[in-house]
Amino acid sequence: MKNIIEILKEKDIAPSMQRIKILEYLQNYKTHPTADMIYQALADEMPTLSKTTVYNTLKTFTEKGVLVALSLFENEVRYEYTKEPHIHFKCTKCGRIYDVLKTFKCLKNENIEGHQVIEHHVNLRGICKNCLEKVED
Amino acid sequence: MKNIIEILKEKDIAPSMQRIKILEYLQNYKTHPTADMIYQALADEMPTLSKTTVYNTLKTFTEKGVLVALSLFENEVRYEYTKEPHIHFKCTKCGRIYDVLKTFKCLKNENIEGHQVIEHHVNLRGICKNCLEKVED
DNA sequence: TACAAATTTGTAATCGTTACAAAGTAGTAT
DNA sequence: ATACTACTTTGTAACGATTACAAATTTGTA
Repeated sequence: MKNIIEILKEKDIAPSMQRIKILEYLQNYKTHPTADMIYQALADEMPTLSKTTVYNTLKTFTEKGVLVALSLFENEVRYEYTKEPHIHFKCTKCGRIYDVLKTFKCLKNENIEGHQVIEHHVNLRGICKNCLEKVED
Repeated sequence: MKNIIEILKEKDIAPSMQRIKILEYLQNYKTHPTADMIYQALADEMPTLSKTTVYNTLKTFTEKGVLVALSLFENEVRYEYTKEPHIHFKCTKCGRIYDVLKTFKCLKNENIEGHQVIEHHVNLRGICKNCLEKVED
């Protein structure tokens, strides 16, 4: 908790209750949730929470570099709180998202063919280990 | 033109006029267009073309492996007709999408930590060469 | 010519996200 | 304390890409 407040202050974000709870959720649940999932999860505890607040907060956090937004071939954005660069694997059967290749070399801040890279996302899609084992035939 | 018909037949897709025109557009314009862009471009020539047809066609093409769909952090899907694996770089200033690192080693069909990879997408974001040169200060 | 299957079309609905303005909260100077 | 300002939160309405659906059209074939 104290930790979260420090993180927000370091990024010049006022540590309001809503912001603390949202970041806390993303620290605790590494499920790459959507804005709506976060809203649903917190709505019980914070009955007056607005979905707009969740969207605003996630936008602020992403802009300030607290969170990373993921674009994984869905019509929705997913978010994660992470420190080390890694790759995402999405199973097309069960829909689960896995963090893989933790040692992945990131091109962030490098220059590729004259372009300055600020973000580097690698998205794999396929059948996950779990679903491969379950194959019925 | 003949070429396009062959491509569709090989994939078991009936080469209707709409489908031919849509694939032709993607062969000619390597701009990673959205469904709407394709629709707008073809609407003059085909006044009764329906946007639903464009969506249906792009879905069919993607499922049959004629096209590749791109998820580049926008609330819209982009499409490309391509043969060699490559990486996409999207400029956050001008919005242009570049194909880079044509020699990129693809993990397609490989096994990563037990998961079977079917698609491998690499998305870079940053400031493109063009916009870097234009910096005013 | 007739019939069945595939394709196209237009409209309405869905759903994630954003715009906007009002209401609430906090900090600061008087 | 009070008033003023800036920031944050909230709820509703709007937006825009995409999909559902059923009718209309086209195609292939008996």
